[in-house]
Amino acid sequence: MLRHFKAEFFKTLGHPTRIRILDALRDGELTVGDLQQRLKAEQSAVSQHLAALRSRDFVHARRVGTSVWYSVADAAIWELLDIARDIYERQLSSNRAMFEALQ
Amino acid sequence: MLRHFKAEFFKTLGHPTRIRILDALRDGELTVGDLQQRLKAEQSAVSQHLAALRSRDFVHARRVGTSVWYSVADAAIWELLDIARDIYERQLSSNRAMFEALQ
DNA sequence: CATGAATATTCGAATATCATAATGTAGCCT
DNA sequence: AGGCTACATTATGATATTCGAATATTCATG
Repeated sequence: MLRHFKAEFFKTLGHPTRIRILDALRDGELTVGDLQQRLKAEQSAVSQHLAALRSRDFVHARRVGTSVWYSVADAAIWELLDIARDIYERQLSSNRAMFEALQ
Repeated sequence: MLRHFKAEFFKTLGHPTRIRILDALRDGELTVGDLQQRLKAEQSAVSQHLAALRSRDFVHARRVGTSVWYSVADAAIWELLDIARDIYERQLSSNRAMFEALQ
């Protein structure tokens, strides 16, 4: 049942904080503390969302001393985010065109 | 807040039935009845999932007589599904390699 | 080995999602 | 108008997610 995988896959992407984490990791590896600061989110929340991303192999974790560095496991994940943005923008302009046609 | 959009966007993809609907529509326009049959799902469920896909502009609906034909609004949506599959397969083979290394 | 720093996990209540069942609506056809 | 077909919507109980608080773990250092 590959469909279930795909659904779980996308469901994991279906949270603003997790999207923000992945976007932040475009710049390279970051620690949990870095992510907390950038996202201005609770420690627990960041850690829980990272756990979700880890369990689906969206990110890799690398321990150095007491801190853990996270990175995106597969660069194709950013392709997904970019295609999503493209679709969004096409929707926007199509809606705008429809709106203007009604004027 | 574009992140929220992206999250909602992916959340909409985060259900097996909705993935199956989008995959079924690769062959072209289908009516709700067609989809019911192909997915062997309840009428209400199909209709509700279509409503979810409609609300996010994943699909277009076109009424002809008493039936409604659905189609995918933006072909880039299949790109998303395909990239997701690619990532999945890479994960699989990476896990397999790791497993074999442990033998 | 006691302490502190960084991160993870567990717990609980609030909220969201889902499936099923029931009801509503819109367009034929006679 | 009345009935039928094809969909859509609403209601409701069950399950899943999410957040913040509390607690636990892991590692370095004195």
